Amino acid sequence: MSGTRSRRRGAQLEQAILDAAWDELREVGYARLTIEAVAARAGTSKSVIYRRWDGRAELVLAAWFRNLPVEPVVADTGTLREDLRTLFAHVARRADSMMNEMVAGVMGEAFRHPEVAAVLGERLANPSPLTEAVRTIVDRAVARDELPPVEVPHRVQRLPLDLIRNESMTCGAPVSEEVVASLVDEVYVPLLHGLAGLRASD
Amino acid sequence: MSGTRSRRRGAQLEQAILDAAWDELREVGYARLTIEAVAARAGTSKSVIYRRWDGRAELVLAAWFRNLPVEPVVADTGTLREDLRTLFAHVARRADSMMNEMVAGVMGEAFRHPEVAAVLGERLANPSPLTEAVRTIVDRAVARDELPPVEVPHRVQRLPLDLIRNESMTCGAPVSEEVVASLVDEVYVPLLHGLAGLRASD
Amino acid sequence: MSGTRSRRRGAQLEQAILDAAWDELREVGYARLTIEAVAARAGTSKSVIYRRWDGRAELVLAAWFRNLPVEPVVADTGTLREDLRTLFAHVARRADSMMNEMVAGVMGEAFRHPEVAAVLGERLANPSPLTEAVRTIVDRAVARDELPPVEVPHRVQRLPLDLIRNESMTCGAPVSEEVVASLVDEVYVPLLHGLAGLRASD
Amino acid sequence: MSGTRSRRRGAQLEQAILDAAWDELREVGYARLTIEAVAARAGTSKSVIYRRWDGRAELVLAAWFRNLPVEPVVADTGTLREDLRTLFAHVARRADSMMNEMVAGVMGEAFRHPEVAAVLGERLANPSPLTEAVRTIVDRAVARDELPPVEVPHRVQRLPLDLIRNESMTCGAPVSEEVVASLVDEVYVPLLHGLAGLRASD
DNA sequence: CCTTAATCGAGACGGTACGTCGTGTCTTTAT
DNA sequence: ATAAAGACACGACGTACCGTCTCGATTAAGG
Repeated sequence: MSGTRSRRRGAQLEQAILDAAWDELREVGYARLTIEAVAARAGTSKSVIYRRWDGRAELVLAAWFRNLPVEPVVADTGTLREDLRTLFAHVARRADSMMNEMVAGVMGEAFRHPEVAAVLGERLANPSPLTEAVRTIVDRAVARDELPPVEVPHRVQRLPLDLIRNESMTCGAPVSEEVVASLVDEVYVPLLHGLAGLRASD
Repeated sequence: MSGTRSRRRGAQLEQAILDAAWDELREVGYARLTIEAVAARAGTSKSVIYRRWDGRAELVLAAWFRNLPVEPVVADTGTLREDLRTLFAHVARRADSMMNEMVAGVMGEAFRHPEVAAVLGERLANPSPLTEAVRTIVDRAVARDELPPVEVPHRVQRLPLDLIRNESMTCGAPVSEEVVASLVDEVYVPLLHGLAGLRASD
Repeated sequence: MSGTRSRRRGAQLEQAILDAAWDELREVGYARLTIEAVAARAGTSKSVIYRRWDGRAELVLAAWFRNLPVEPVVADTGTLREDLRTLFAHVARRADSMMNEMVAGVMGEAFRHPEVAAVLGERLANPSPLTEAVRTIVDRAVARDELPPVEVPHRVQRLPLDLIRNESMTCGAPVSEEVVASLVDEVYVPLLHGLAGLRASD
Repeated sequence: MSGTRSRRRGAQLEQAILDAAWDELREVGYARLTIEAVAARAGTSKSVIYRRWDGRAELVLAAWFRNLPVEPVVADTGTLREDLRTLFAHVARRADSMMNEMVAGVMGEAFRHPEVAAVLGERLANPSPLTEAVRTIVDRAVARDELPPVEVPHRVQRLPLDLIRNESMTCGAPVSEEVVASLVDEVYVPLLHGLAGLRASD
């Protein structure tokens, strides 16, 4: 009986709310996401949500962070280009419409809520598993003599995410195979070579 | 007397509305921009606005396009690096808080309005004056023998804008001098060299 | 089809709201009456109500005034006492539970809303049909020589209503036959005689 | 240190709560009085209050009964009219805005809570010190030969309170000197004479 | 020049969600 | 065992805009 469910509190209740928010996000997207709907879906009330988070943006950020996917291992295809394509494609797959709408929405509100901006910026600037993956791929390429030894600056490590997100947000559509190819072949591979070359010529 | 102002119509009225929208955008930002407020400021009524545009996003896009700044000439500093820094800084200056909030907001709504997505994507993908500027700068560098001859793909031509916008949107703050330097030195210059080198080795 | 009902405006809409309020009053009483419920029952929205009235009290007052019963003619029983009993009983019948709860509720809010107090006070102090009835009854009694000629002050004219309302509000129950008898025999008839006697002795 | 105050219980705690309720009543009035505020002011929690009283009305009634003023002695001015005026004025002074708002509020809730209605009705119908006062005043007048011997029914004994309360509740304002005069001269004195006269003529 | 159709301005309308407040219940912790 | 503290589910508050609509008033265009 649903009426007999003992009253939830603390962490358990919080989890239920974040789950509800996440489901709501997937179903209607950020723009149509409503605190009321989340409360209803979670079987709780608005006050409980407002007691914990300051508004839609913070709630959604929290729900997002609870649902960060575990980063899978990096494919080892034997080629720098293929490794990168696989990585970019993987990132692209995660940057689906919901994700981007959410990021755009949260960004929109971030301009009025510095702490949201801070949390979001931190999250986007340090996609730790991704930067690791980039280093691994580059190291392999160097080991294979496909690339001169090169130190990859942090900004370049996070570049794949930035490029994909930028692409998929400005297009409002999933990033196609061709675009991934273009980003790898026209931007990222040349950039790595450029970094290696400039370093070498010092 | 204000009551005696002859009733506006057609293009004149439209311009008044777009001006009002633009002013409103600058004063309160996209998130707080209201059709009602725009109508009030323009001294007209909501119906008149809804007759012309489908909603906030389309209205704001229209106002934006009326206020695209004229692209100033490209500085000629004598160095690729300095030319690029000047260009990036120029782009950064225009990517102020209002602009980014607007872009984020419109993006957010674009996911539900394909035609908005199309218009916005087109606008962001083809910042014509900018791509021209990039070509000019690169050509000069090649002419100075600072750079091997290189063909700059379209994706790389628009990259400055993407990088700056990405940076300023994810940070929610104006792009600092250091970040511009980092983008130029760690990304764009190496990329150009990489493109030149790979091309040469074909 | 209900969906095709043309949008109501002005007086028609107002009437629908007041009807809804009145029905709600009768069903759940003042204390449980909710603006939301009235709006729902009237098939309109809260804004429409708030645009017209300042709150629950004013809405209910308006509904009340639309539903003031027409005062029936005064019975002519041949006796002052019987005429008065009939009148008091008639007043008592109208002072039902709903009415009293409403009056008490509105009074409660009147202390914070002077304009409500004014409207309510005016209404309670000048129950015009009632004062007429009192005069008629007294005049008949004088004509029958049941009572010396007497001028009935306004305060005494409205006394029946005050007594009945007081009784029924303090008891929270309909005014019984015995109480009516007591009010007439112990208070009102003696009072009239006293007024006549004092006047005569001037 | 406030945190060190030994935990109160029983009568002491109850008194603290009723004091808090009374203070709250005086400061914000009945309509704005909340259980939460009373609990906060008393330094206790809502549960403790709900364990003892059923709701706002009962709490306030209890607080009221703890604060019934001691009835002062009756002035002896030498005239029936002046004695009555003094008495009425005294009653009027106690029927201040707070008191009336409270009575109206409690009345409003009494319609849904029979036991509240009972307690309130009992209290209003039997204002013992007042009825005594009336008797004293009448007896004195009879002794002075200002009034024929008269038996004052209970209903008439409580009438001063009813008249004043009625007046001050319907007006939402303190009862003026003029109104007191009118109640005495147009209602109460004639009524007493009427009662005496009718009795005499039996 | 005068009619006629269009569209402007003003704002009411039926909605939805907001963020807040208070209720009365329930749980936990600490006397 | 019960006080203190406060979280919880609920429901209503009054506000703000939404996007639609109705209603004159004004204006441009056509006979």
